[in-house]
Amino acid sequence: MPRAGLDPAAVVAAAAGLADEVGLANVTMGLLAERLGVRAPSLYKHVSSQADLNRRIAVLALTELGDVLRDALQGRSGRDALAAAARTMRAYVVEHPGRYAATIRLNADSPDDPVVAAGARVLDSLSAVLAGYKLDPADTVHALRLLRSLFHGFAVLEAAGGFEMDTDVDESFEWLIGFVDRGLTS
Amino acid sequence: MPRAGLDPAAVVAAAAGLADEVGLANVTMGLLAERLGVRAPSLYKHVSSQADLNRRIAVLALTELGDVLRDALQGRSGRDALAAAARTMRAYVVEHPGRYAATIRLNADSPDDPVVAAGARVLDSLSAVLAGYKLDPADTVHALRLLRSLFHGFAVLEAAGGFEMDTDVDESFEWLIGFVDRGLTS
DNA sequence: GGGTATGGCTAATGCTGTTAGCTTTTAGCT
DNA sequence: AGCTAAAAGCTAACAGCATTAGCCATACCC
Repeated sequence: MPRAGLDPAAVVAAAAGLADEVGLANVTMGLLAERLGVRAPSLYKHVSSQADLNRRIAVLALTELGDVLRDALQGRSGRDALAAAARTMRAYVVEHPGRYAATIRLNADSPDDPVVAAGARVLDSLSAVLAGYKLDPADTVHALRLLRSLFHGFAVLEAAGGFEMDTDVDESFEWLIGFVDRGLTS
Repeated sequence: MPRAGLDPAAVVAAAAGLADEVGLANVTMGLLAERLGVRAPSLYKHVSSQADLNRRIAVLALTELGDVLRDALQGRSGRDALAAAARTMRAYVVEHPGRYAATIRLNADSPDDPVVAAGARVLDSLSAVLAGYKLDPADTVHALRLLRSLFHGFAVLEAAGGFEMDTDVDESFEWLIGFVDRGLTS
């Protein structure tokens, strides 16, 4: 009986991939174990519970998202940066719906939870976008919340198939970027 | 052994109340049955499955939301209507987080699903808000998606405790209403 | 009052997540 | 090289969940 050579990172990576394929809700310990060529109880040597697994998937997703955002924003500012951030976030959620879903139901109980740090990096990128606009400093937090709410809401609705009408969703998204840019500029 | 006198509406109403109290994910058939003074299998005389129960809760929530929106928009237009709709939706989600959560994970398989009709009534109210602005008809669908995404995203993030910074969330929300109003006016 | 649909029940099944305890491998130390 | 001990896998078992099957009592209708 050879050993599988797993570690927490490998388990989380497999779980994230599985979540993207079959949906986060269908990522069962048994299915994940099968995917890894292992029995379900063995997973508990690497991950302490399913809730822990979900939290780790969320950290992975936020870290990846922070990375691609940072890359996408390199050398851009103003409307270019806004559009790049928006398209990057949308693309990430479309490509990795399972991972992203893990970031929604979070209860960051402890303040030094890695999920907080990973989320902060995403927020930093959004702040960088806003830095390209001349905003009253008192409004920056409001604008940040606007971006988060809007991108998050759009992503969730699109992922849930919530846009029934046959008008092109891409077109709506680009229109939305223009709307926000104009609002932040004036 | 006297009879409990249940019907589907009573079961759904109890489930919705329970969801608001303990969270939708914790609404188990056993807990719901206990709340109703009945054993779990008896619920299947009124509801065909837990998925069916969730769908019915969603219909209830969307219907209620459509009603309060209609009331709130009576006699208002322009920025007044926008602000009323926004505050009403936010208040509903804060008061009924469990019900609202049921509206998120929906797969409206059949086109005559009651959930579609209930959702359409909410959309109608949002359309009525937009009617108060002079928009290019081609942009109306985009603006509708903007409102949905923004309100939904804000509600989800607030319900999840996602706004960590200590700036007042109410203030951000009002700022956001002003932002959208300005953008739709120009 | 008698017949029937209905709403409740108990018992049982299958699928979860999770724990306990055992065994083998692997890595580290001398 | 060989010994030791931690780590990583396993089987067996349990508890909680949704759900089904089948039974019995109740309430309505004529």
